[in-house]
Formats: sequence, C-alpha cells, structure tokens
Amino acid sequence: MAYVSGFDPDDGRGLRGRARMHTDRQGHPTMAQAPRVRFAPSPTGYLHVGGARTALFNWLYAKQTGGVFVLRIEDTDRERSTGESTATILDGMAWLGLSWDEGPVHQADGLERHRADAARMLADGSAYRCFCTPLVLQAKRDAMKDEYRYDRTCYGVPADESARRAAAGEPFTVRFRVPGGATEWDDVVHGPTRFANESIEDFIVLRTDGTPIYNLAVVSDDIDMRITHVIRGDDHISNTPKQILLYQALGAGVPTFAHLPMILGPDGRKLSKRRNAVAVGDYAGSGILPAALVNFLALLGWNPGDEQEVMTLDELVQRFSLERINKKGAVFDTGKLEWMNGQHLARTPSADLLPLVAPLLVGAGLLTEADVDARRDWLLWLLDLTKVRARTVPEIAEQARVFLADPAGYDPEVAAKQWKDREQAASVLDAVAARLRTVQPWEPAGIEAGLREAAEAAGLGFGKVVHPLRLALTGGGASPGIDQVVALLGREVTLRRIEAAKAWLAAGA
RNA sequence: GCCGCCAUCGUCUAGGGGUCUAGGACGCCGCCCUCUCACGGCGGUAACCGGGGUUCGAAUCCCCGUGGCGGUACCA
Repeated sequence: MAYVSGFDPDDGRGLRGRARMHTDRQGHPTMAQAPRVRFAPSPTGYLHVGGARTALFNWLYAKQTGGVFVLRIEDTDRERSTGESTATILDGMAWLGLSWDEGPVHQADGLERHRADAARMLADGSAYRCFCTPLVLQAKRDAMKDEYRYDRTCYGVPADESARRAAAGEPFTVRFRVPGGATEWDDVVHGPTRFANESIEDFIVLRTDGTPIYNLAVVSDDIDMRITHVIRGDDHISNTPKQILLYQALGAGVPTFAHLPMILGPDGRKLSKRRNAVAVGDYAGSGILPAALVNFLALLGWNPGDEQEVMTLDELVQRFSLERINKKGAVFDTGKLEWMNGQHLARTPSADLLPLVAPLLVGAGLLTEADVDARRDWLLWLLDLTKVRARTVPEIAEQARVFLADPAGYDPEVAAKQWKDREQAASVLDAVAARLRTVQPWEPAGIEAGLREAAEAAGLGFGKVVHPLRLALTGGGASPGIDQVVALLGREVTLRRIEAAKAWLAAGA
C-alpha cells in the first residue's frame, strides 16, 4: 500500500476537505477504484422526472467510467413505503433504459447494521441517548420559537445513569453529538462548501423504536455499499454536513459529492404533482420516447459543451461529465420536450415504432392484429411518411388514420377553397381518375408524372390538381406528398375515394 | 428567524477578465425549398437582477442588497 506522496498518515488533515482518499471501515486507505454510484428513491409514489434525472446522471457516470450503478430502495419509512410504488419505480427505470448493476437492495434490510452503527457511536461517545419525549421537545420548541435548537440536556446525563435508564426500559432516541468546528467538502458541482457545525443541532439518528433516521441509514448504507460518488439533488446540500460528520464518526472515508440543480415547474417553483405532469409514466403514456425524455432530461442542468442537442443514450454516455453540470435550477419545458421527441421520432427506424403505433391503430378499430403482420411492409412505409411530421406517438396514429379509413368528411375550409367551383373540381377529379386508372407501375414517380400530365392536359398548374385531389383522398389540406399518398393508398382505394368525392360534389350538399 | 444554495433572451443554455456590438437551441415572426403539412436552410425577435468595489478593462472576480429555492422533524 503506497501512500500518495505528501500524505502523512498521522496528519488528520489529509482526510479532511476533499476526501478523495477512500478508506474501508477499518480506516485503511484503499486504492482508487472504479466508481460506485447509487440511485436511492423512496418508494412513496412513482418515479418522477427529478428522480429520473438523478438516476440518469448516476447511470451515465457509471457507464462512462466503467463503474457500478446500484439501485437502493429507501424504505425505512414503513408507513409510506409500498411495494407497488417500488414496482412502479423499477418499471420507470426499465422504460428509460437505466439498468442497475446491483440491487435493488432494500434499505430496511440493513436495520441491524444501522443499529450496530448507532451502537458504535454510542459506545465511543460520538452519540448519546436522549430521553426527552416528543412532548418535552415540543415544549422547548414552543418556548424558544425560531431560536430553538436541541439544548443537549441529555448529553449531560452520566453514562452509567444513561445505561441504567435504558436497561430499565425507559424509551430513548440516539442523538449524534455534533462536534465543534466546521464541516466542508469540495462539491463537484458547487465547489468548496462549508457549514459551521454550530448551525447544526445534535440530530437524532435512531428513533425510540430503534429504527434509523434518514441520515444514518443513508450513510450506513453508502459505507456498506462502498459508494464513492454521491450524485443527488441539491435539496440534500444541507444534509451533507451531517452525513459527513457521520462518515467521520464511523471511521469511514467520505465520498465525493455532486449536487444536481432542481427541476422546476413552468412557474419557476419546484415541480409539483398537483400542477404538473411529473411521473415518468405520464410521459410514457402520452407517446414520448424514452430516448427523447432521457435526452431532454440530460440537458436540464448539463450540456456537452458544443451545440449538439439531439443525442442518443450512447452519445450521452460518451459525452457526459460531472464537471459540466451547472448549478441553476431548470424549468421543465414540455414544449421543448415535444420538439425533442419529434427529433427522436424522425430518427427512429419505423420497425421500432411499429410496436408502439400498432396498438393504437388496433385500439381505434382501424386495423386487426392480423393486419399488423400481414401488412407490415405497408405499415412501415406509412410510418416512414408520418413519423417526420409528428411529435408524439399518438400523433403518428392520428395521421395514419386517413390511410386506413376513408375520410369521414371534408374539411369545410379547405373545401371552400379547393372545391370552390364544384363542376370544375369534379372534372379535374375525373381526369385524374382516368389517368390513374392506367398508371403502370403503381409507384410514386410514375404517379406524379401521370398527375402532371393530367394537369397539363387540363391546362392547369400542378397545384390546381394536387389540392383538390388531396382533399378528396384525405378529407383535408395537409398530408405527405401527393405521390406518396396515392401510391400508399393503392389504386383501388384512390379511385374509390375520388368517386366518393365526386358524388359529394354532385350532391351539392 | 437561523443556516445554506442559486441568479445570462419567456424557457434550456454557451461564456473561466479583453476575441461579447453576448453565441446556440425551443417558442414566435418572416423568407427559401415546395403539390399542402412536416423536415431542412436562411433571417429576425429577445438576456448579463440592482448597487458598490477590484482592474487599463468585468457577464466573468469581491462585497452588499434584492429575488427564488432548499434545510431547519423520532420525513425522506
């Protein structure tokens, strides 16, 4: 074991501050190793986008460095934790493509270790039993108002008395005895950060019922899992000094901390379930691609340093760096997310999109399960045309509708313009139909050529033919190129729809 | 209240003392491409929170103020 030059094992300063040097539980320095990071959600709801972004950054860092990504479920609050919620979170992770290397481990399973750690601190004096009841504490709080901080009454209880009372069955919590001085660390995103210890009260680490409080559980687990980098939301900044104190009391090396900026709602306030769509599942359900959400989330608080914005997961892994994370909270802009999704949609192979779109089409009664297989190539072609014009998966399905079912009617505004002169419109459609009956082979180029010939023969500009035809075929004024539409629809359907349009025009409705 | 974090176009952001008359992206508005829509291309709109310093020079460094956010639990 070679010490880093300049590191004096007898000089405690060497372990303070940046805490780059890791030690095992016995305090022996260990060689620099592959990073171990973790995502530690509490299972009290679903996976929200803030958590997803935290998970993503941890995952990206692990992937990029060849490190290990551990998933830990923080279920020490047994009242609020549910298995259902855990399942939802796991689903969300899987959907995003964020696989974990270890876990999920349940924090509640570490109960014995948490207690043992508290006992160790009790034994060596870095913690003490507190016999103050909630009632007493509340009274003190009320009396001192904003000035309140635990007054260390029970720190004054002699060790033998403390042990005697505990043995006699008197309920107690375990409080950490906060030392004097200051606690600091060099945050990867915030830089040097320092808290005066006197601003921290002697916080409880073990409840009356012997279960650990968050800060103890986290530190105990992170030590146990040999976590090297704690990457989490910056709402944890003020927990960090407490946790560092715990690491030190437990004789463990302090990991590197990186605190990520919060994700805010459009009102600039913290994202809220009440006001905003925050569950990852909401986005899955509304036709957002995981790749797009991941890409978008990655750009909230981080950027690659150049102007590329649309990136695949692999590219993100390649380019990610903790150093380029910024400090300012970021507003979650759904408009940009949708744009991002459109970009990813357009780049996704249609074969990959089909499984997402087909169920919507089947669900709408436009297709049978059997059709999905039988007309696969045709459907892929359809997706090629629609995916570049859509921003969400349901939008693709919407646009596909008119290729699977005859138009339910004709857009009045478009009709007023393109079929203004009904007689002429009918005759144009007639000419087009006549020409299309003989086009051979039935493919876009030949079809377009045919339409141009028809237009020329009628002495009309191409547009004068295309627009009335588009309306007849799709019922509206916007669609993929007419050559594609006609080709995709097929001769039979095209001619049928033209006849239907002519009938509508003749009816003079 | 106390402790801490943060502060560039409406939004995401670039920017590490001069190259900033502040760059890119979303949105919006024009134009081009064109059979429409979308894509794409081109152009426009729009920002350094305020005040003091430091400096020959500050978006960049320091201080104060203001604002936003987080913590201050036998929640996580």
